[in-house]
Amino acid sequence: MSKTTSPMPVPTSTQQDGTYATLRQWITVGRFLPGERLKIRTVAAAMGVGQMPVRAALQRLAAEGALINVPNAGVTVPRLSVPEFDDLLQMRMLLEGEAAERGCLRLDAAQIGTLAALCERMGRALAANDATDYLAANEDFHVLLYRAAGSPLLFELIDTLWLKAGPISNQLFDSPEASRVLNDAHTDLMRALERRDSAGVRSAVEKDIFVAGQFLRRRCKGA
Amino acid sequence: MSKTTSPMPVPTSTQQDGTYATLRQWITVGRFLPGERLKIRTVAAAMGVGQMPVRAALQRLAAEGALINVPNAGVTVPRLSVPEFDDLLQMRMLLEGEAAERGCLRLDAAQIGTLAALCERMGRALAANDATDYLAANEDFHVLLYRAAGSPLLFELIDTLWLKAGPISNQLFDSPEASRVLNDAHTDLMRALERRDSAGVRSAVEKDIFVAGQFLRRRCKGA
DNA sequence: TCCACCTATTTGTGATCACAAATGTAAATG
DNA sequence: CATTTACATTTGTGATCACAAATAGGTGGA
Repeated sequence: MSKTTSPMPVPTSTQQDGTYATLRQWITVGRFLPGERLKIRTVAAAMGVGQMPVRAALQRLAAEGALINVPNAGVTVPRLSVPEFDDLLQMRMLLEGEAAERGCLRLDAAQIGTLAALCERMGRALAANDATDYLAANEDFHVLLYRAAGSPLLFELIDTLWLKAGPISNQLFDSPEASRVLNDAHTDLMRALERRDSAGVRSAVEKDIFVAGQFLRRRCKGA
Repeated sequence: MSKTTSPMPVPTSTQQDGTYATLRQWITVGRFLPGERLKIRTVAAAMGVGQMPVRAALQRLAAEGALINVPNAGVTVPRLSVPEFDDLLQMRMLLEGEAAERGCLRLDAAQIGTLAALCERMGRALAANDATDYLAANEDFHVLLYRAAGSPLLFELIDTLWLKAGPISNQLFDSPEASRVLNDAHTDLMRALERRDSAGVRSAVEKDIFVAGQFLRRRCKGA
């Protein structure tokens, strides 16, 4: 009895899954600069694992588009040109607008309350100039809203777009004026959510993405 | 003089890029069945390369969602459930509809002529029951139309969705009645294109995807 | 001073080996 | 005869080694 052949199947996934998750997080929070070259041996040493898991993780990230892979020169963090950035912005408006509109129609009252709380937390973080907390709350807010759309695939595509935008988006806090505009956009969004105005929610999300993009546009590659 | 340090930089990319491309093609054309398990050593032997490039290629494909990776059991071809399939269909309608609408506004006369020729070729392939040629022409048709939208990112996302749908979509020719319906949808699409009716083009593409999906729905996992 | 060429180091790529987990099979027990 | 246990094989995962391409650094000449 109780032949302990792994009584609780420990969620220890493989080593490369761990390094993949860690690297993905590092990219999303902007730990690497656009254009930077990631060397296998360096990254491996930096996170205390062998080269093989790092190799696998970098390949996976390159396949997702989070990094670009040049055949015999390893992987680099993409440096977006202005047209590429605008393209990314348009797709985010399309997909996140769709997800927000669908999500608005399926959120229950409790979830809307959670969103309101997250929105207030973002406002406080802005006032306190706490970028880390603001970004965390912002992510939670959008994840909750977009998940409610009920389309795992749509959420996955949005997540991919965020990953591509990650290295740039986290330079947003260098513009102090951006904070106020973004906060306005979020309160507009909350008001539309409480009204259950799905079309208003879509346009509020689109506006949010658009105005944030205007502040980031200058950070792109000259071309 | 003429120190031949690679005079013409031969476009021989790395070995793993080649196996990746080959495997991706094999998946798209439905060479593997949904639920099938792909073993590294077997695939490596089948295509006459080492295990390392195959390993890398499978990891890349798993990262794209073309295959699913279970931690210590390798990769398998995804077997879509009905909800997952419907989700995929909806996203295809959204993204390909958008791409078709944008592309319609940017196509020049010559490109529309090419599309018409491809459309006729698809009709002939249907009459001759030549599935291979039909699928090739169909792919060329949609690639040309969607590329014209001018959004590389949108095209990339659509390509990812095609990859996910690949193992199922190529069982379409088991239904003889599907042929006629699909051909009707394509002639409708061409007519709207020649009218430059972008809204009509969008709805024609959406209808095309939808009706094709109805024939494939029964092929999904029971759940 | 600048540019071309050559050399040395670094770095990605692929092969081979070693290990651990998982699967499949066969034997043994109720 | 069914179920389970034990074992043998297969298979993914990670480490280490070997090689080729690329980059960087230095030296020579115009």
